[in-house]
Amino acid sequence: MAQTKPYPGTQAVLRAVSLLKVFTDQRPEWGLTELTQEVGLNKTTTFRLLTALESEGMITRNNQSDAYQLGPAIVMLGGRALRSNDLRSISRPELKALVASVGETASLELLTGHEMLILDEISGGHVMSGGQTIGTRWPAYATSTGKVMLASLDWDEVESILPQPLAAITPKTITSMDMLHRALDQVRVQGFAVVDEELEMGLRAVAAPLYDFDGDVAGVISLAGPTLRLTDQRLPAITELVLSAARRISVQLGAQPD
Amino acid sequence: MAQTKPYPGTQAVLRAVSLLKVFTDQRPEWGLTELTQEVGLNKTTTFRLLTALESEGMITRNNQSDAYQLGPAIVMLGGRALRSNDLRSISRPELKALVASVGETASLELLTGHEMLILDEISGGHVMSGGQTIGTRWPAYATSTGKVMLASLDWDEVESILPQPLAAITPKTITSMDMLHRALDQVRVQGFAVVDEELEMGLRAVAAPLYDFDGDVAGVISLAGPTLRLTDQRLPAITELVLSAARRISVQLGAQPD
DNA sequence: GCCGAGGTTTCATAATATGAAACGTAATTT
DNA sequence: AAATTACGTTTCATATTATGAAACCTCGGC
Repeated sequence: MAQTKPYPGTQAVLRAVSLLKVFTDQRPEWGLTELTQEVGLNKTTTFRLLTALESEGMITRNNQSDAYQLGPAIVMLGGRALRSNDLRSISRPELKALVASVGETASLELLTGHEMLILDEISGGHVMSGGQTIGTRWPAYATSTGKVMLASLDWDEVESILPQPLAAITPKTITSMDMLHRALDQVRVQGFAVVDEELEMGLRAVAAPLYDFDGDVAGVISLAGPTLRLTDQRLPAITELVLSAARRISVQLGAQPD
Repeated sequence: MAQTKPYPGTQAVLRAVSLLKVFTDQRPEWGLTELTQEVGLNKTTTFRLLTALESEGMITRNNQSDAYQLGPAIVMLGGRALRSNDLRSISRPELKALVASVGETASLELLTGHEMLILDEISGGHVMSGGQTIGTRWPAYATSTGKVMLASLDWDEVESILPQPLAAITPKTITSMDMLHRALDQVRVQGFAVVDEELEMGLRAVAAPLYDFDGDVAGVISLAGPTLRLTDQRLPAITELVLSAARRISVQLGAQPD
């Protein structure tokens, strides 16, 4: 499904990784036979790969149902990946400051494939234990952060990345490539992106790009909240806050302040 | 380091995973040659494995130094793994093992507001149908689990959370904020907390923290029983059991084994 | 303009991963 | 209770696939 580069001598590894990726939030547990069908491998091969992954803790078996699921080693590596990400540690204080002054939810995201990956999220509510959504992904074309990232690419690259047709997630979702093209142009001019109920009814978000030392977009931050609270009146001020937070982060990433 | 079972036909996968595990908090970035030496593989092999992992997003290259580091796919999988394994089902087998070896009551708890919420409880007696107390709450300042959770917070946060004055539940309850402050300091140093008749006369308990991938305290487990049976003699050994159970759970939550 | 230290590619070789089929074993049906 | 099915596991001969030595780039330092 996601063949990027066929490199020789790596079949087993690619297959093993594709097995891992089958475990989603919707379907976190699998039987061997199901997995075999899903990835289209021989049952023996699937079994062998799983056994290897299991011996390393990348896969565990729910000891009641003996179904396969992702294991502790994955969680451990995920934590390391997050902590070693300096983008995250640099951005975090700024995200916290944003949340403190606006009172909504701020996040740091990256484009992976055609989806936005949540690297960090500071919740505005009084819910402890953030991090529940870290690692989640959303379609790029229907998010504020996604629009920012897509706007940093050439249009033909955007076309090749996005799975078409664009599915309508809400009645307001942008579903025509033409409209998306124009929307991205606007993002480029403005320097930020807004999403208004395109991903979820009643949800608004503003996103601004983070630039690294050579002017590339290294990530995006956003502030999201209910339309009821992110009113038209407040939006300009909030946008300015998000933009200035993004600029401060960018400076720390080595970007030249315009 | 962690060779469990040498299963035939999985060399490449095992090698790939061992590569991933080399990326630690202490050393999150590696060059090809360094990696080669570290894992003891041929340079070509290492390169090929890394390329495969990179094509799947499991590894990225820091575009300034082109050093290898853990990639976004790992973050994504880590999030999924975390969300599919809840605290309770991970902890339960360890709680059961504790009860089996000590013979008292073990529990899993969380801080909610200023009280400890019992998420799970395995009864040591012959009382059938555990779970009677699940959902119950106890004041944090008078429980072993509560002390552990409070010790993970800043002192001013503790002050703002706790309703003052601290009510004396038994003659031994800590009722002065000063004494509590010192008690929490001790907990931080020790890495565990003990309650001795502060919640109920004749009741002792030992609690140890569970750490998640981020190093945050994700919950607490405890072992509680009558002072008559949890004697001074037995306490050190029991404490060690609780601590090691907590460590094993933490590993499954993605914590780094110290 | 040369040197050296990475990273990358080539290619012949055999070791390794592969899949068909057979085997256990537990759950479900008759 | 016997028979059937579904699922996980093991075996084994085969050639596909991973392997590593060596040659080859490419860049930064001298």
